[in-house]
Amino acid sequence: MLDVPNRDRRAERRSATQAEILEAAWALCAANGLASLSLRDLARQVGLKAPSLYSYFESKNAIYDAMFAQGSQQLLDDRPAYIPSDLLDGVRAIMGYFVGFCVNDPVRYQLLFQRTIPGFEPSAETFAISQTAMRLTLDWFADHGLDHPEVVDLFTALGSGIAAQQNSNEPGGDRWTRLVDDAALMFVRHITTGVDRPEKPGRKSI
Amino acid sequence: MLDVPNRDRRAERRSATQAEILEAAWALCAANGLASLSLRDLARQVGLKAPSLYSYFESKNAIYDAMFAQGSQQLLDDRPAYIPSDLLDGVRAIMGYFVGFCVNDPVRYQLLFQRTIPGFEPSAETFAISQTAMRLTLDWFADHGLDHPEVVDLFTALGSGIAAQQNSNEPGGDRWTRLVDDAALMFVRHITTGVDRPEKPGRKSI
DNA sequence: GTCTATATTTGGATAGAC
DNA sequence: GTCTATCCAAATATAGAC
Repeated sequence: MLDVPNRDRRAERRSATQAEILEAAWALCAANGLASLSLRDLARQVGLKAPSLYSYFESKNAIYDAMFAQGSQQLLDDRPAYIPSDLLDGVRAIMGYFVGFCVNDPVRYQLLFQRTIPGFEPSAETFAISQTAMRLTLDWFADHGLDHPEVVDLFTALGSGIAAQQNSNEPGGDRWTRLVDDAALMFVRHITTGVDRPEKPGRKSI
Repeated sequence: MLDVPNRDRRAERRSATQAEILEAAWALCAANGLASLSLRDLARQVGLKAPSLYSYFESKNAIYDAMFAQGSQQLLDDRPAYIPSDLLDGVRAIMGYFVGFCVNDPVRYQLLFQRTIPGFEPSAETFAISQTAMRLTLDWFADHGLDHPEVVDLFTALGSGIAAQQNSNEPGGDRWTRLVDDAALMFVRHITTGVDRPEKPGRKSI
């Protein structure tokens, strides 16, 4: 007899339904806006009545939380397998990935990074997932000798600014996203120029 | 007899009440979030019952629209009286003003620049006000010989990125806003370096 | 202009039968 | 687990008296 780990078919089915619910939730939010998600609509999309959703999630915010966790996990899982170790190429890869992640799914961007849903805060466990992604970026910069927090803060400001402008002014377009390579060049040249390069007396950078 | 322009005391009182309602709306949004504004709460704050608000605004979205117009007008009115003509100093002044404007009132920032309220779009007249502010920035850059749209797009991405990070990760703090001077320096050096400065063959910027 | 009363819709969530 | 039925709360908006 093979010692197969017990397959709990009930649990499998339950997980599958949860996944189906979340998938429908993403679709509804994409169509109607993140804040307009309603449990009635959501249930109808998956062929259930609203109260049945409570067998899978204990509240509406629990659904948002699961979506937040999924989105954060995607940010980790979809990372490029290889980041060039060259500083400029690496920054381009990281910034390009992040901006693409944000503009490919504006609803996910809003949920993870804008936090405009009244009454929703991700749980600690869920938030930890997204913190891991930030940690990896910090580590990458540190590996390149850039351990000033200001460097990473400037980097995230640049990336999220490009994504924010693209999503709010021209969703689906590339007017800002195509600036990524240039922005990365600007950033890298700046942080590698050293601290002692005042253009005017008394000015310093970082 | 002095030919005093007719003072319509009724109209004056009406305008005053409208202004009072909007002021209360800003306060409520600051306290509970932009999307959580309710007409009942708002009416109570100004000593009215909810239906009476309809004597002053024809709908809830009309209130949002009036707030949008106020915010856009503030962006115009509060501009620094003088922008240094020196490129770096000017960019610092403009970026610093814009970032300050955004972080001084996160709700206003959300209303004007994030657009996450379901079902609300500013009216054409209202939106035109905010377009004027963008126009002024475009003109300023053009006056300095920088008429590539990409230059201004990169600038707005940088400014709004700093503001966005500050507002969503550390509202009220200065972790990102203090990077403004450095970001301005980075930006100015970048756009003044010229187009023929590839670090690697085949790369170019803007 | 302001009110009371109410229409109307919609939402999240629960109770209890099956 | 799923359903019907319902609760409860809240929202925008309107009708009509005063």
